[in-house]
Amino acid sequence: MIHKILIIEDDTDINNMTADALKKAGYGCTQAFSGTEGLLYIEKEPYSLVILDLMLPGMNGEELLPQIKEKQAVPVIVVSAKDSLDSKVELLTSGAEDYMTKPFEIQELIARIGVQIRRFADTQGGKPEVLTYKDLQLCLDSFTATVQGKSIELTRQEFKILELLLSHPDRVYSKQDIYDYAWDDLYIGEDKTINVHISNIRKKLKAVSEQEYIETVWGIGFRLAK
Amino acid sequence: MIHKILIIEDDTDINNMTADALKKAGYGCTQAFSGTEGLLYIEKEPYSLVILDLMLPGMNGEELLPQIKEKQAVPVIVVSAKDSLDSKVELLTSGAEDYMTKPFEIQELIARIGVQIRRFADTQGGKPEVLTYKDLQLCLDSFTATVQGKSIELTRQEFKILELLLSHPDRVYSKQDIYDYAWDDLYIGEDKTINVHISNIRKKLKAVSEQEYIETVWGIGFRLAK
DNA sequence: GCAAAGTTTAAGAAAGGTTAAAGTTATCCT
DNA sequence: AGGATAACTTTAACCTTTCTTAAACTTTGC
Repeated sequence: MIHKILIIEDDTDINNMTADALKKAGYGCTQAFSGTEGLLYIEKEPYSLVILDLMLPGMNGEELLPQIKEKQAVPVIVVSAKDSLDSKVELLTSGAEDYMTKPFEIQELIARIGVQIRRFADTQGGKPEVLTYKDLQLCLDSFTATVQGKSIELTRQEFKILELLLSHPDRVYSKQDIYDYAWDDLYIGEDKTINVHISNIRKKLKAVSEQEYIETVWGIGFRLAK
Repeated sequence: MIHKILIIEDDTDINNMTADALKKAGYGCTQAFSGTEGLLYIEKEPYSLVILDLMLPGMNGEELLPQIKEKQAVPVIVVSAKDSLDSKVELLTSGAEDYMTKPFEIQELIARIGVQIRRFADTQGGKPEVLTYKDLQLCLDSFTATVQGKSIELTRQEFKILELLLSHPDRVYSKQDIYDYAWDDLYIGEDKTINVHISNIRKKLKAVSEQEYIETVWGIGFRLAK
């Protein structure tokens, strides 16, 4: 899953630079250049995180923060030139999850974003832990797979592919879909790679069960067998 | 075990005098000279007891007390010049365990401290806070680890890593998870650090036991062995 | 039957993991 | 305060697993 981040920052250069770095780090970015613009985005769609500059023309960050929090349950990292402890404490108590002072290292920002997104995912944590299909079970947090109680060893990619297929048992997934889900960076190259992984998964499954699990949809992709 | 006591008192003389007496009585002392300073210590580490002066510059004792209680389950003895019954009752109901009026006999204070610490140890005593896995035991409050009864020396990070793994024996923890849990500040840099710590833990465990404890999940992270 | 798409196998490449040792930082103790 | 000690991080060489690619083979659908 790709996380979307909203950047609210009036300085064009900083905004662009931040967006570039975050995209490289694998996030999706929406750039807002004023507080009001930022609010519009917040109303329109959900974000995984907001980066908020405090010094904004018109509505400033301090006013904006409570409004963001009101509209969407989302972690906010505040960025500002102010570095007094006072405003820091105030901000954290008024709802920001974290705080950075300018100028900041982009690497540190990315690290802090990671912390907040992960933490938020935990507290929100409404995700299913176990996926089941026929007699095949995938336990997401322990990374184990079992067939008829017998556990089988899967590699990371194999596990991810099965996870995707089990998430919607009826749906057909193209190779591109599978790449997008199971690989971190986008992958350009032989699309036979997927076939090999599928083949390996089938082999492992066949070793413990007679059943067919993965079905080939010719010219389209793969799906779980009926 | 040595008990640590936090003294929150703005009068330097009284603070020092109290600290001296408590040290002589065998306690460890941390001295804070304002409410906010006191809160910082409370956030940072656990205490066996807090001595809180009510008349403090800035944030006063009445405000501080609930915040202390929120951050840490610790008995509080309040000290004040006020001797009206009203404020006494109010304080006890708002969370203070005991109350003394200035000027006080240091011997009496020490006696009351002893009472509170003993009482608190009893009521808390219900939770041993010991994590167990196979023949490995981690005692959280005493920071000790034993294998088959033999105790082994772990460093802070090693202990934290084991603590995380033992908290959910089936779950796989990524290096990122481990960083988030065992390190206070966010970490940017080589992720080999974790590998080294894992390696060191294994070495220490291997010195006293044949068993495998930590399992590598390739491409994902680490987990306790089945 | 033929072309396009899929499967399988095997081997080399790449990524990730382990370990020991050296370098750095923090902590303790006098 | 300063030196000793312990803890943590980094480095680098080596090892293991996993991924990708290529080649030969099989299936599907026109």
